[in-house]
Amino acid sequence: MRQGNKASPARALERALHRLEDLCRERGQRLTRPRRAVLAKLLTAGRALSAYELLDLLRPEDGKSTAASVYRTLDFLMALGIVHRLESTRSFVLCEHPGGPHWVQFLICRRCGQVVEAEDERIAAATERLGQRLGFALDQRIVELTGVCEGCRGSAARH
Amino acid sequence: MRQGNKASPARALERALHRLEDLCRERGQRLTRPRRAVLAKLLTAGRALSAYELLDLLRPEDGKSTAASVYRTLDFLMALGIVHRLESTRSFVLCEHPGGPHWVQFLICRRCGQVVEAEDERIAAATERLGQRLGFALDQRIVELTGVCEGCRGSAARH
DNA sequence: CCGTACTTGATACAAAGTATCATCTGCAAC
DNA sequence: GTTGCAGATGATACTTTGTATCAAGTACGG
Ligand SMILES: [Zn+2]
Ligand SMILES: [Zn+2]
Ligand SMILES: [Zn+2]
Ligand SMILES: [Zn+2]
Repeated sequence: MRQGNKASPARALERALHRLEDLCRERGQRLTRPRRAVLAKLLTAGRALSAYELLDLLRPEDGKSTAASVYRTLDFLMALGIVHRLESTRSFVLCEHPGGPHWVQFLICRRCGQVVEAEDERIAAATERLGQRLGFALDQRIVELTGVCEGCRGSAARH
Repeated sequence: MRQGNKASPARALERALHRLEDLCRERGQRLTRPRRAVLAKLLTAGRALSAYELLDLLRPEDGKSTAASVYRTLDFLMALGIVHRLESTRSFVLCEHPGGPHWVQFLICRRCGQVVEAEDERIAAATERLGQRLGFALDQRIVELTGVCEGCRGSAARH
C-alpha cells in the first residue's frame, strides 16, 4: 500500500488546491469558491462521485449549489484536466496524473467502486494504430475496464 | 466500398430476423413483435440510435411502444449479443460481428455519426494485460474512440 | 478601489432510464 | 387445434442525469 494521498488528507487537499490555483493563473481563469469546493469534495471523498452525489455533499455547507452549478464546475475542472468523467458510471473522479493532457484508461471495480487511472503505452499505441488503420483522426479515447479488483476477489466469500 | 448490408436492405433485414429467430430458439427465449420491430428499426436506420429516437421511429406503427418497453427490448437484444450500447453517446447500434460474445472497440465520427465496430487483437491483449497487472478480473471492456472519419476530413471545407 | 468580463444563482426544462403491477401471449405439451 | 402458464408486454408513474436562460454578483487586472 503506497502512502499517496491517504497519509495526510489535509496536506493532500492543500496541495490540490495549490495546483488548481496555479493552473487557473497559468490559463487566465478565475479561481472561485464553487471550484475550490467541488475539488475539495472530490478529493476528500477519495472515489468517483456522480454529479448529484456531489451536490448532496456540497449543499450542507453551501445551500446555493444546484445541479447546473455543479455541472458547470465539473466542466471547468475537466477542461483544466484535473477531473475526468467516467462514461460507464456517469460519475466524476479526480485525475491521478498531474501534468498536461493525457490519454488514460480506467479500471473500475464493480464490487467496491474503486477506480484506478492507468496510462498504458501499449493501449495508447494500439488505439492510435487502429484509428490510423480505419482512417480516423482520433481526439478522444474512452477506455473503461470493469471487473473485480484483487481485494474484492480475496474477500469473495459471498456469491 | 464493400457491398455489405446496403446492397439489398430487404435481404439484410430478412437475414437479421432469421438470425434473431435462431438465437431465440437456441437460448429458449421468446421471439416477440417488439423484439423484431426494434431489430428492424436499428437495421434500416443503419446507424446508432438513442432509445428515444428508436421510440419515435416505433410509435407510428405501434402506438404501444414506451420508453420502458424500448429499454427492455434493447436489454434483451444486448444480452443476445446482437446489439451494443455506446456509452459515450448513450445510443445503441447493431452488432457488425455475428457470432459469439466478443470484445470490440468502437470508432465514432463526431462529424457524421458513423460508427465502426472493430475487433483489434492488439487492444484486446493490451487491456487484458493491464487488467492482470493491476489485479483486476475484467468482465467488460469499453473502448470508444472518437474522432473524424476519412470521408469527413476529405469534405472538411468548413471549420 | 473600480470596472467589467466572466461566473454564479435561480428557475425551469429536457433527456435518459427504472419500478411496479395487471394483462396478455409465444410456444411447448397434449 | 386447444390449453396452460412462465415470461413478456402495456400502462403509468417516477427517478436520475443533464441543459437553457438570464438577472445578479464577484475575481482580479489595472
Ligand atoms: Zn488523469
Ligand atoms: Zn473492489
Ligand atoms: Zn459486436
Ligand atoms: Zn464522418
